[in-house]
Amino acid sequence: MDKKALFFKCVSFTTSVHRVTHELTQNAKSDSITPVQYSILEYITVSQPVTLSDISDCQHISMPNTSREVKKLSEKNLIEKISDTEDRRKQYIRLSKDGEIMMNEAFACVESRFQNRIQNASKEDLEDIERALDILQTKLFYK
Amino acid sequence: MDKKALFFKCVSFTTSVHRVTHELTQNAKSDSITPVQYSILEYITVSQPVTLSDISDCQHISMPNTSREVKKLSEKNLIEKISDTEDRRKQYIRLSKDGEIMMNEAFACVESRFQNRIQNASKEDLEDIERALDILQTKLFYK
DNA sequence: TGATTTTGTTATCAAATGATAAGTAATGGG
DNA sequence: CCCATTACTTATCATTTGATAACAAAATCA
Repeated sequence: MDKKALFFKCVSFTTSVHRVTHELTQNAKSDSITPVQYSILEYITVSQPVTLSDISDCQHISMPNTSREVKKLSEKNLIEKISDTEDRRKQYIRLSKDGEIMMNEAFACVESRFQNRIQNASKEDLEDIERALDILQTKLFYK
Repeated sequence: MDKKALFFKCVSFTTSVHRVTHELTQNAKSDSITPVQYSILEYITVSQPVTLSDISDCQHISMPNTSREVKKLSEKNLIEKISDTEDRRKQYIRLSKDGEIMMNEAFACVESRFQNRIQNASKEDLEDIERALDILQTKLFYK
């Protein structure tokens, strides 16, 4: 297989990933937040504590807009801002108790759908999947 | 590795896929269309000919909004609508010449970045990647 | 110390997107 | 033929998101 063919295979693959991700995550999030706010919360969940700049960089949202959305999340009591004692310009952000509860529910919903998707996989299949994830993560979807 | 750990590995993996996809595709699209319009064009490109209902279903956009966006694409001469001779309610949609040119350019841009990403991969790496893509596509990200 | 950079905020505006109601035209089933 | 359904359209409105300018405070650097 030449590199061009690999490219097309990869395009088709990423399309599948996006489709399945959508399938697993749709309606998993609370109605009280917008899609962008959810993606910010998701990022905070897996990377906390993070700064506003981290969110802005990683989610590709401008600083003013990041500030606005984070403020809204803060007003909804889903996150907490903690000032850095070293550098007082910085603010570390992490989930509040309420935020944790909300994200736990969302993740539980997604996970149950995920488990459902792999319920028919054999032990060998699961091992294959795990190996494949590792290979792609290190060789193709690396940072 | 238990299924729960596999779930988290998978979450982390899909996050990487989304990040890399964004990296490869950013600014690849023409400025004359919106992100949603681009995703519609992308879908048409790989699945043409498609009906409005197909687009609506697969892209998760309501029919009225799909109709509006497709109309805009049509006004920009990027697509063509062809009435079905069997069922005159249906319209098959495909890229116009201009639309093909635009999508070829966009895909070329994405592909060059992709090739750049795998330029240091050995022959064995590429084979590993291909196998891994196949495994995940059939065992995890299947329809 | 004074200038510059970094980190974040506020305000404002335009554009993109989502949601809904109401409608047309063609099809198909009884 | 009549009625329900399907495929799509038009119009309208609210919300979300993106972009920009102008600002403040703290840190860093020369």
